[in-house]
Amino acid sequence: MLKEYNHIEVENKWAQIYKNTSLFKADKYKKPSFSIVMPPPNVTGSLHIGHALNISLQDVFVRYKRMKGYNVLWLPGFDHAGIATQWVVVRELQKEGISRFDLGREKFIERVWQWVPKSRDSIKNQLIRLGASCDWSRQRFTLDEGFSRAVREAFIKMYKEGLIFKAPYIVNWDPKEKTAISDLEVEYYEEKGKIWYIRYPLEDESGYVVVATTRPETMLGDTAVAVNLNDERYKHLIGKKVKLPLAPEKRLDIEGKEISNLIPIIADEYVDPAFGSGVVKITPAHDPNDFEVGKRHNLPIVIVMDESASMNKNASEFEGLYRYDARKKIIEKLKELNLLEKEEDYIHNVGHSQRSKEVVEPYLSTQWFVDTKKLAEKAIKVVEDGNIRFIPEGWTKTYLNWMYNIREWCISRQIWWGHRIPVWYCKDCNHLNTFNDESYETVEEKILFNLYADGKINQIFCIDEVLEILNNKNFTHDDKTNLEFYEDVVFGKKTEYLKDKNKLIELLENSKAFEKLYEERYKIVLKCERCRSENLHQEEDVLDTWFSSALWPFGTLGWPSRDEELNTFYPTSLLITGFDIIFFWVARMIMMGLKFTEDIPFRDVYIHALVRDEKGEKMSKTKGNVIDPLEMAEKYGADALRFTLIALAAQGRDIRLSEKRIEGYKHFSNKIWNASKFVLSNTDIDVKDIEDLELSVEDKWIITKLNKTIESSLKELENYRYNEYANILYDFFWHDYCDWYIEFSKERVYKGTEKEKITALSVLNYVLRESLKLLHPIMPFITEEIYSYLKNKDSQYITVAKYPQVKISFIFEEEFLFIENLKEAISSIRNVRSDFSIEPTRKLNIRVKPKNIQIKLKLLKLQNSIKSLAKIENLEIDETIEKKDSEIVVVSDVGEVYINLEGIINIEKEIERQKKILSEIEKSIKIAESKLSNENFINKAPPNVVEKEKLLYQELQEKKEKILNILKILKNN
RNA sequence: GGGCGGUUAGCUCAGCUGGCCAGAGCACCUCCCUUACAAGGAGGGGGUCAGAGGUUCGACUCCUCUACCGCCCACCA
Repeated sequence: MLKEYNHIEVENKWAQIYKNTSLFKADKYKKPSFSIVMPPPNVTGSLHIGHALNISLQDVFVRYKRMKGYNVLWLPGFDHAGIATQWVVVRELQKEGISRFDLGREKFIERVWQWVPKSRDSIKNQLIRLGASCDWSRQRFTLDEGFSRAVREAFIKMYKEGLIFKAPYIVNWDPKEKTAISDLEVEYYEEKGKIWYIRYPLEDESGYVVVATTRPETMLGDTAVAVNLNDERYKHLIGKKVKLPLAPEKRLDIEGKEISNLIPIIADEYVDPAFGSGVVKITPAHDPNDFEVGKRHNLPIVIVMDESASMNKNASEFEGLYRYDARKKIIEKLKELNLLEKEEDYIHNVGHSQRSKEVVEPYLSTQWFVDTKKLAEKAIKVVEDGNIRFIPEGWTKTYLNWMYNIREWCISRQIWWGHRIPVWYCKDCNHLNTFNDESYETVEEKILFNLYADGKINQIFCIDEVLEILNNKNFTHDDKTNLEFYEDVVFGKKTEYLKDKNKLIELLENSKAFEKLYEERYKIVLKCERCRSENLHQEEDVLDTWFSSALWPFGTLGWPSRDEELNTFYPTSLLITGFDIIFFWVARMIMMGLKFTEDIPFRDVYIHALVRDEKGEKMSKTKGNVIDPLEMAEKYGADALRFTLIALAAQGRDIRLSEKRIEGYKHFSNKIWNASKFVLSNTDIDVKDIEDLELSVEDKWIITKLNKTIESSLKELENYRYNEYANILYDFFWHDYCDWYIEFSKERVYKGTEKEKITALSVLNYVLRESLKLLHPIMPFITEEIYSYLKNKDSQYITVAKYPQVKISFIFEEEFLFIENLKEAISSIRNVRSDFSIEPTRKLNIRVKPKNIQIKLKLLKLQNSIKSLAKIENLEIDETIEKKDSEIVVVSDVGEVYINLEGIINIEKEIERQKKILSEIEKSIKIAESKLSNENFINKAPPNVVEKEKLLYQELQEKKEKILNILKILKNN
């Protein structure tokens, strides 16, 4: 029996049950399948409202497809989120007054591993609390044993094919984090700055040229000044030299060569004569354009800063100064020397590191890059050909535009938390070696190599160490040991030799890949591929986090070792994510998916909007306007929160969320609960299947309406119109089922015969059950709870119940129309009450003159319900009656309704009322008339539209007649 | 500089391929604690669909321009 609705109790109960069942576990082999990989949340903190939206959208589809009978996989996981997570731990350390460099790489990474589970587990609990029906048995982490191995595979393969290369290049350098970042990780905002015009004296001291710059501190790295070839002002100077002010006579370029402070004036088309002075200083080491110019003209490259953006030796007297201090000093000095022509205020876009907010320094450094242009070709084609579909469609263009203009992707990061690049430099011959487990024969050897490559053991290791690690609980799956994880998830093969010490010793002694040192210490033998030297050193850099995330859809399904899950679930069916990571993630998954699986990673990409606050502002902790999803779930229920997000998730527009709205949908939860309470309160009745019942007209109406609702809502959902789906269901449940059907049913439930009672309750039950199923994808908890009390159902849990289907045999158009008309008639009566200020307790005497005999029969059957719905004392239904003086008339589609207003009637008022109705009808008639008298309309509009219009016109005319008649009678009195 | 999106009731928004009088929720007004529900029920007011043109028998819907707002991309020193 249902009591007051307590969402906390209900939701916690079902979250727990869901967690402990295998209802959401996907079958490795069964088809047809429906698969989604969850965009892995970063292990940096906890979920925010944007996640809640993302999760809700996914869960709706996942639950829907599961109920439809698909073998559904929703694969959850977490992203190690390189810089972001490192940043969190760095900040923690800061509180203790230490830097990551104080701690050292190994110790620091240990600290991060200690942090990760805190965030991960909190997020996992939140996901469960929000009702995410994912398959936790398949949970993954981007740094788990299998995924790290997949990352190495991908890297090495691409490196060997030349798709990844290492080169000196201008990168966006974050001097605070001391790492390179990719173009995408730079945010530009306008800042007030200055532009300085600096005189560079000509070599022969015959004058000077003026260069304009916003970053004078880089001038010490200038190796040329450039003008446009066609610029008459400077044409004659091309080929001459200027003396670079403030620079020492000799600077060292990146090759260690001495560079003079006399630098050439060159001509390059890059220079816009109209801008600034028309002369540009060229600093190849500190500006991407200048770098390109430098390449074209073979200019030397002089770096003037170190990795923390302080000036280096090349800056002579400014050495050691931070870039902005150097800027100040340089300007002062230039003023002193009378070399500063002028300075102007200048507003320009300045790049900042997305993570640290530090101003990014374009900085020449040797980094690893992906040659994305080669990957882009196919990634463009699959979208152009429609094999991958963006929803809403508009994002296709955004994606393609970016792809057409794609640039090389810097994938190396000078941080510690992440996948260390699997490249080993030979100290003897400088050869770059890549090693993976391919060269090892047995799974056991492979595992040992991977332990090393993951940084879990050193190249020289002890046996006990290895055994301990392998027998430890796995980080991602605490029901498995690390060894079991390798066996089950990574390789899909059982090992023989890693279970006990003696076997392991046996393996190591017999394997060529290992060398015994002493006392159970072994070394993994790695030799330079070129010179066979063992004097190797692994690359210090780690990979961009997005490099690994790009492998997510197949890396989590067994790639590269196993293929059973790939066969069943890949390509995945749908990806749901935010527009902010289309380039970061979606685009790169498509490129990598095509590269490594020769197939698309997903078919549909649903891009959702940003959740903003009620004023339309971005939510942020600093603004204090965040709406915490968990807090909302506690306050109003996860169901209400989910329903809110879904109902607001119209395509292509940001969501403005207010707590008020969530509160409003909590009322809907409550409504569902109370309606169910009514339906389920009659426990003594055994409900029947509706096929076995003699249905009344209102039963047929609600069943028809249900079918129509199933049809229309389904269409919306299939087209990812989540908001429409939610609204249709809301409307049906509240306004059809509760407002009308339940009210109609009360007559039979409370006062009907046994048979009538059974019929009514059976239909009530049936419609409730089907409604709950329709609502379940959005509101899993309350629907599951109520479903558990239902008697007549096709499964124990609603989450695996059969999704409602349209049944043609359950569509009764005639009865449907009748009730729709009756509803209107009843509303009209209520209307009259209000117009004449009749108190609600006062019952009316009403007579109805039905349109025809069929309607009369139907009305007679429903007369008790009608009486209670319209608060009627005496109801007479008779086609022969005529209006009495004490009555007023309402013209409806079921017939004329005479309402006895004895003692209340006010002829003047009634005439006014009828006149008002008449004028409205006449207005409509005019519109219809103008259309129908229009030749063009009759000829050109589609016939069904014309037909409709004609019918409407007729009906309006009939009504008009009747009202004119009424008015005549009224006036005669 | 390019591209995208928005402008509909007091507020937040729906309105898909043009076709009955433009809808919902909240807020507001009137009445009602009627045996599922006052977290509720019944009724009601409120819109020249940003502006101007155009296409069309017909435009909130399609096209063009304008205004304002927002986002994304772009190397102008």
